[in-house]
Amino acid sequence: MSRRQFRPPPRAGAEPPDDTGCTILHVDMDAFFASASLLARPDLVGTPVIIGGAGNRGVVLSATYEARAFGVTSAMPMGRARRLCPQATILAPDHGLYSSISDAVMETFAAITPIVEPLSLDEAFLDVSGAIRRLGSPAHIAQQIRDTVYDEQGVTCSVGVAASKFVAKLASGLCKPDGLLVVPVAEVVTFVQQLPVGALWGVGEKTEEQLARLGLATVADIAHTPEATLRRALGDATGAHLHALAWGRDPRHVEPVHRERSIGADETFPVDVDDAAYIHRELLRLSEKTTRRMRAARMTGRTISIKVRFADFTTITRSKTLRDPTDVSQEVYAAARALYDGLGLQRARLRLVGVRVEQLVRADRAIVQPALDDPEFGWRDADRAVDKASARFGSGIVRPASLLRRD
DNA sequence: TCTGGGGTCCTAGTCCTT
DNA sequence: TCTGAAGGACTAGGACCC
Repeated sequence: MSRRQFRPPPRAGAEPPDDTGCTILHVDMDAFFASASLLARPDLVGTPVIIGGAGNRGVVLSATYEARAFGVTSAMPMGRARRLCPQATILAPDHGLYSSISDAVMETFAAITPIVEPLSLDEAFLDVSGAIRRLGSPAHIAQQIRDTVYDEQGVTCSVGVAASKFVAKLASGLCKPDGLLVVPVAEVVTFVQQLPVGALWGVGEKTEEQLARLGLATVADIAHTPEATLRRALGDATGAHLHALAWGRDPRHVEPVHRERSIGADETFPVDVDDAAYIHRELLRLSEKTTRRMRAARMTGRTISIKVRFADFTTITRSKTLRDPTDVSQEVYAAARALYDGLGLQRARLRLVGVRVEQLVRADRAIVQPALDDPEFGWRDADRAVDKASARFGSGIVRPASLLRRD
């Protein structure tokens, strides 16, 4: 779901827009987590509701439009959201519910076209070029999707229809909530260039500040700035990327197959921690969590990285590349712990640690050089046994003894 | 105000190899 | 054997996205 909202530009004339060549749809569920949670609490429909953790360090996951009217936005600290909208009902997230609705919505998309690229639980790109003869024009298909999702799941979505991913995504954000916006090919440049720079995909707070220093406030300003100037100010890739987007150029295709590049887990402590033994246990727990997900995805990886966030929110990362790829929890933990110990932190207060494995390759394609002193049965076999027990009796049924102390 | 969790991509510096 | 250039791998950090 988009975090930044811009008002839709007014359209001249009343005739339906020309959707010829606009074969890319971006479907974005409206306030998805909040809308889904209200399915179980119909008594709260029409009232301000915030979805977020109950802890003192959580952020807003989603909020109903009634809560957003008070200034509540996603990713806002919960404390601030409560102050802005004290009358809001706070609900804990129900990820199982969100996943099941998301799966059903993705099935609806798959019935339209096989070329679906999910971006997250609540949004996806669709290439409907192959479905036009069967189902009608792109705008007609978009409306069909909106009707089906609402009829079958009880939640609304907004759809952007355009010739490129970038413009389709902008369009869906502009017509929220519960809208449909077609950007005809002939109107792309006008449409894009009237927007503020922050509307561009890849322009966040920092880049917006840099652009403001160059005196660039709108996408039109970027378009009429020499690409070389943008490259110097923002780096080659970002400069070229923004210049292309400012002219509505986005050659990326809808990619139905997503290849994961890293898998990891991190956790913010309820209170800041300076106890090395506690942090070691957390690293072990996060290594287990990460490798369990890797094994489920049948992936192995060579680079182990840790993230450490201090009490003042400064964050550092450290990484190490192993000789062979691994999905073994003890190997990942050993590397993570060595990286952490190598920092030599003397009772520094931490608010978060994380473990991530990068350079992923499929487990069946990983080449592992056996060592002469490898035991016949090792940690890899132990992990497999734990996976089997967890699949049968529930996750967490078998775990390292050191992690039992936490409970 | 006080910042989650899971990711991707880019940049720049360093080190190593050719 | 030494030196410098070029390129790739690795590492760390930052920005961004949902």
